[in-house]
Amino acid sequence: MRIGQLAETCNCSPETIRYYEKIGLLPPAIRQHNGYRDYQSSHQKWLGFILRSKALGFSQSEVRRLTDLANAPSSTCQDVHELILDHIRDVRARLEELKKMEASLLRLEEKCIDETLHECPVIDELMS
Amino acid sequence: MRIGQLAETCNCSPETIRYYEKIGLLPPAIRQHNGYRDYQSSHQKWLGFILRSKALGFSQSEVRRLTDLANAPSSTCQDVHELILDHIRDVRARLEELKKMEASLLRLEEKCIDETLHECPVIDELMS
DNA sequence: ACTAATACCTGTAGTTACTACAGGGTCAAG
DNA sequence: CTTGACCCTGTAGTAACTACAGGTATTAGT
Repeated sequence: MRIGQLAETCNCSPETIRYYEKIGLLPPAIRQHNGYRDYQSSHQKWLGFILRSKALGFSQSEVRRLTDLANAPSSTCQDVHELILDHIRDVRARLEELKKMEASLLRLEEKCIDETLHECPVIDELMS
Repeated sequence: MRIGQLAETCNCSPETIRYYEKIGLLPPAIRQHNGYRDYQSSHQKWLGFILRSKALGFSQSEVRRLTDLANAPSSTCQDVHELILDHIRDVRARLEELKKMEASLLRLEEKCIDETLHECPVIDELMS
């Protein structure tokens, strides 16, 4: 399987795949006689793992920790559990942050009374 | 007022101030005889404006649009209003995204039944 | 068989929003 | 008169890619 096909089945770009290989997140593919990367189903699994983890908001270094755990025979489910709990805390912190932003923005937006007004209360509020 | 003092009163770093000047977000300061930047209260207002906008999650380019609007005599409150509504939509989209992540993570986390288990259901789930 | 389009390769630069040096100059206090 | 705190410029590093530039290989159409 060539890079374009893997990219399509996994719904990402060839550049991303090459990038993951470059930074060591995805194991390098063996090469065909012409130098093209040749992928096996194991690669598809790995890439899927990486992409699903990223979709859950794990950072690159967290994904790396996850793949390391998935690889290490000595790792326990507890390690994985901790990583996930850490990440949940992280996501919740970001959620709180965004909720505060939303509330502030709504308060700000309510000040837009007269839309043709020249002296903008929003700008004033931000400026002071 | 020197850069360090402005940084302290505005609760950011001198590097950030120099950076904002460099990218044209903050108007350049006049210089003292020794080359040090000399700031007036107008700069403090601008910087405050920028930092408050950023705290609300506006990106650099959005902040630039806001400062441009604040500067332009021909701009109306409507323009500002639109920018804010756009941004609120954006923040809400991010919120939804994060909420979905949180839910997925919690579902995943629940699978961690036996913490000393070797075959980790979380890894299995991410892998498939 | 030839040609054009497509897919692949490497390597580098650009993106956002800074932060962290390196290698200097300036200034006030002891 | 030296030490330390502050300032200067300019460059490199961060995350996580994306977008070329410049080149080779394969594939489809005529």
